[in-house]
Amino acid sequence: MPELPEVETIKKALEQNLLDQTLSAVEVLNPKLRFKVPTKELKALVDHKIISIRRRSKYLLLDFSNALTLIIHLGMTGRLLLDGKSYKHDHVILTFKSGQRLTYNDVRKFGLIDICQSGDLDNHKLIKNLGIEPLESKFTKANLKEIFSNKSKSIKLAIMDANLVVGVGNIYASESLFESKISPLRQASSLKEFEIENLRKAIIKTLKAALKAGGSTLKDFKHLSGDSGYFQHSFLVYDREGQACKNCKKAIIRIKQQGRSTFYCTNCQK
DNA sequence: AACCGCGCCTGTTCGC
DNA sequence: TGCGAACAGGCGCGGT
Repeated sequence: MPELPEVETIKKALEQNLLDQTLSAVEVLNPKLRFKVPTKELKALVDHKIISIRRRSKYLLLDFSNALTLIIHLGMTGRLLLDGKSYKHDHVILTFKSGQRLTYNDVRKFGLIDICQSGDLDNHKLIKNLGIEPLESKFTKANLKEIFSNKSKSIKLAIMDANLVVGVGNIYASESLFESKISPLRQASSLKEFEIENLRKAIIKTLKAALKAGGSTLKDFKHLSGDSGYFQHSFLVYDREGQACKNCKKAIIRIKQQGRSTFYCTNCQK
């Protein structure tokens, strides 16, 4: 599934391919994504140019020359394709004057497409409460300490909470906690400063490693982008229930936290 | 206010 | 072997 590193990779590829291009048509084959696709509003983008492309959390933001911003979230299984072909589960097609076609394809329809005034983006309900970007300068020990200080929920849920830290999904949460030797069950507020710092470094390390892997696997973005399973061979704990911990050889266990699987080593993570 | 569980959706895996 | 049940998960939403 698209995680922050993959969304970042897609963002760069979109930049290379679609920047300065003028939209010529919007086709909504199926408006039933996570939220109803605002077909009529999207048509307002026709004849306007993409002037910049950004990423915030796992949202892709395409700024158009008429001061509207297209918001795209890929959810679990969303893909953006530029290969000009048609596939099952294609939902939205943007055609450009250059002839290029950007297709939004999504098996499970957990993704979303929305639009807003560029100037109002920071007030958009999906954007306004987003937390710290882990690969940017505000992701500091001090800020994390502040964020975690009054949180009674578990550290795993805390780092997955996009209102606190963005981009850490279920996989990277388990991986980062293993990397920093912290139990996913610990209360967020119970972390010592050195643990917060270890976790901070682990999140950065994990995301950067995945970004690197995503970058190499997805360089043929023109043909297809999506979940190529690029990082799965590097998992230390995720999806490794019953297998030996790569550090101490004890069996990795799986628990459920808020309905989501968490994988960890009870020996290495305290 | 903070937190937790639900539901969306479909392809894949699992168990009988 | 075949079929239905369970599972996977990002994340907004509603209930507590």
